[in-house]
Amino acid sequence: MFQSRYLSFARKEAPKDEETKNAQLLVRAGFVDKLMAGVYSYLPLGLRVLRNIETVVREEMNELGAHEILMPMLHPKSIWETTGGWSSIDVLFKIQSRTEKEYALGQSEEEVVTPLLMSRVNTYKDLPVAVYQIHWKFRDELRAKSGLLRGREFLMKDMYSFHENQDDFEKFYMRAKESYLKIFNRLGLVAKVTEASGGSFSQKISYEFMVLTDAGEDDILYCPSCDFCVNVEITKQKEGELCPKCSEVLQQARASEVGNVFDLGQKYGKDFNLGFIDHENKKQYPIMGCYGIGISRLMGVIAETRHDEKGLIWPKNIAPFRVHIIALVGQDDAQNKIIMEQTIRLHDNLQAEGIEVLCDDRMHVSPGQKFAESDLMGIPYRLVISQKTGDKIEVKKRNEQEINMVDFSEIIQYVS
RNA sequence: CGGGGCGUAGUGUAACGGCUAGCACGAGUCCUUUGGGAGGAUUUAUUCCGGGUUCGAAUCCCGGCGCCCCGACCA
Repeated sequence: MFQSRYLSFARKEAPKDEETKNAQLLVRAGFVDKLMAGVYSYLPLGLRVLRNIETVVREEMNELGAHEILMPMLHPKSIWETTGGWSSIDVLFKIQSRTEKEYALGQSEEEVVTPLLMSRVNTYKDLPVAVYQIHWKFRDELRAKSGLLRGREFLMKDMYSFHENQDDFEKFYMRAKESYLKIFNRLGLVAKVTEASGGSFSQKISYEFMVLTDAGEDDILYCPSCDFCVNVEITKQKEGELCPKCSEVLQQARASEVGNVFDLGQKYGKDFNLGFIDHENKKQYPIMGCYGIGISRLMGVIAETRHDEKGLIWPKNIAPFRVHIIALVGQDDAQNKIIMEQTIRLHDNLQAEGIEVLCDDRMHVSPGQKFAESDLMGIPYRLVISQKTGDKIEVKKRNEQEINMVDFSEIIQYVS
């Protein structure tokens, strides 16, 4: 009954060959399954988390005025040759068909989105415009590692904006930066904004959004009392030196990059020779921006940073379910009947209010096992119904110790 | 790609070159049990793949494939 069979993905023991917490816990709790290094299946619980992260990101992107689209993952070789990426990008996955024609698997979508939009943009009046997608990306990493933190196939939100001049671009760029901070905040993460190199595509400074975790693979230097933060790759400053902004002592830490924003300049418009007519009736190339957020990596980072010795601890808004009902059914048929009636009533009431609920009504499974699996999954509210609870419900928050007895009539308010 | 470690039921592991590859958990069946991963009975394996050495290989050797960790790499 209900969806208790989600539980059957959980495992008692962690895979011995994973060291990072996100990989151990997500596999143990049955959120993901590894097909090969850096490539995962998302199981029912994991997919719900992924979708919830997507929703937060999607809402903020829409708020920025960007339009959601979906672009292909399979790309013709020609567009990558046009921009030089075919021969210069090491991580580009290249594949060959049976007719020996070559393709790339998308590791980014500038090559697709630029012709797509600029063939439809005629004049400055059509600008600015921004589109985004949430889709799978492929990168031929020499070494996939750390569970979901660095995969060869991963889910990413990528947005692209097109502007008539640098000024307009920068206005949007700053709005996007604020939007990003809001997203990470909503996901329960503290993201530090670093200035980092823009890579080979841009000489300009870009921003990286970093979450502190030892499982990350960037080293950042940050100020504990102001917002100064820089990737050690591009600075000569060292830990222990004073913050250039506020003179506090700088600290160094490991971090994972959960998002970035780039100034692409006019490269892609020029490469594809696709421009627009400006105010002076002259052909002009658009200034483009690129804005990424690693959706699946975020899931890994949240798991990596929010757990205890018993398991995962999801923030309310991205947890796979808001509440986990545990029905402790035993041998007494008369009692079981009452417990199940209460459970069904509670389940239906919660669902009617739009509260997502997972229900463990398994017979012949010990209470201890049910509690242990519940803790492992990290659902924010645990609601127990048993012989002992009578006409109340026992409620425990995953991240707190207290247990409260709550009336049926007050439960919805309690978990909202 | 360089270095290191590893590969045995679904999971975690044991086995000196030598008996029918042992144990625990999970899963299936039966019985008992029900507030913190319950007990008994029973079932559950091509020892990653391919060669080689040997009377005999999970074990030793060669090659491949795969996984983890460090580094490099990660527009």
